[in-house]
Amino acid sequence: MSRTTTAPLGARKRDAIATRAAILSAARQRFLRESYDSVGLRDIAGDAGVDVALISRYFGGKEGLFRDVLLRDKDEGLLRQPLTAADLPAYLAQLVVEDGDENRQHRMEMFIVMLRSASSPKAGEIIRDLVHLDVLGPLAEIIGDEHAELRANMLLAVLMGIGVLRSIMKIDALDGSPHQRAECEYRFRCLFEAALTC
Amino acid sequence: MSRTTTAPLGARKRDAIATRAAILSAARQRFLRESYDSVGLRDIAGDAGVDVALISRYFGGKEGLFRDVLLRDKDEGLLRQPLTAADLPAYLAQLVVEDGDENRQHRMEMFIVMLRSASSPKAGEIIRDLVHLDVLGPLAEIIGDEHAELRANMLLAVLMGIGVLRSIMKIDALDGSPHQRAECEYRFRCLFEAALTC
DNA sequence: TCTACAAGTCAACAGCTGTTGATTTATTTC
DNA sequence: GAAATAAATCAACAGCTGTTGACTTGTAGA
Repeated sequence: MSRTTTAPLGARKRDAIATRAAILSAARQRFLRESYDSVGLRDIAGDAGVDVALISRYFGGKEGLFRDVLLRDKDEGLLRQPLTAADLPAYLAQLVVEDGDENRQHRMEMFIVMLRSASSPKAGEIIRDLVHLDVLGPLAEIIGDEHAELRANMLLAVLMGIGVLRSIMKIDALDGSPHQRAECEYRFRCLFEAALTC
Repeated sequence: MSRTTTAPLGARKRDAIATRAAILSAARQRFLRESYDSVGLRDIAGDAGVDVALISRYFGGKEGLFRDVLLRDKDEGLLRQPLTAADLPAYLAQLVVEDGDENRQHRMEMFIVMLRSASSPKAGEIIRDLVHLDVLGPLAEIIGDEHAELRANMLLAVLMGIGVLRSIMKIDALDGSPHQRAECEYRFRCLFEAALTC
């Protein structure tokens, strides 16, 4: 089964599932770093070591590919495990500083992908739907307040703000000593708490 | 001088300054609603009622146009009038709910333009430079703390977060009664205060 | 009025975009 | 081993992108 890995090279031959996975993986890496419109299918195909035509064939087109990248691990949305409103600030702060297991990092990555391409007309629709369903909804449910919806919005704003700051504007207050990283996580937690309680 | 307006139609004839202004205005409106990569020069030219060739001729190309859109009113950066650290939360909250004079709205619009296209490789560089120089710098100077830089980052994160929430994700917690609008402004102010003091 | 120059237009370019049909190649089934 | 089937490739497509050179037209100065 070593052939089913997502390695771009290597003798992967005529294994539809594996190539599909390779394309998906390459696409995720690209969409993580550039916007929907600026990523070309040929870039992705090149990374995956695959002919361009296969993408349109397997995913029905660029939009389909993008949708699949986002939906692939939808089962593990941004917030999966049982959480109480009190846990949220610490959880989100950890998520944001990418401290935690691989799964958690992966969740944040999906979030960044959404953030990056939200301005593209085609990708935007897909993303907005997903944000409502998969982020705002669960968030509001966890809060369960009378102002739950509004507070979910505030939390999301902070989450997106930090995400943009770090991943898109490349203003990384986090590279530095572990001490600095810990301090940032603390401040982020404070901010999330404020968003939740103000 | 009624010819120097930015109206797309109307008998604007052989007035280089006016057509330049019309192009700039049309570009700003487009970049306000779509990302750098998804806006075509022909769209802008069409809006401005002008031949496409003129854009490359007047602005040296798409990147030049984008840069000019951002630099045009650089003299009125996001923060212009004398402000103290104590004023910041209220000021930014007002900015964000677009409550205030035309100038202030205009400043927030420029900010949204930056936010929208930050993920595009070409536009991104331009934007990041400008954010450092025109937003983070002044912000840190106003704060003047020992942790000024870090706190400026936090403020910017909140500012961007709310901007993305409203203008890009189209989750507008603000359309509604003036009462609701006022409540949101209050909450935003709280959030900015938290970012500044935590 | 004629001339000179700037302003604007037109057509075409090379390069890239996503997508599709026909074709080849490897794998499995009988 | 031959036939059938799925996987991957190739070449080409129409449409769009930003940009450029040659051309026309309007306007101001002599």
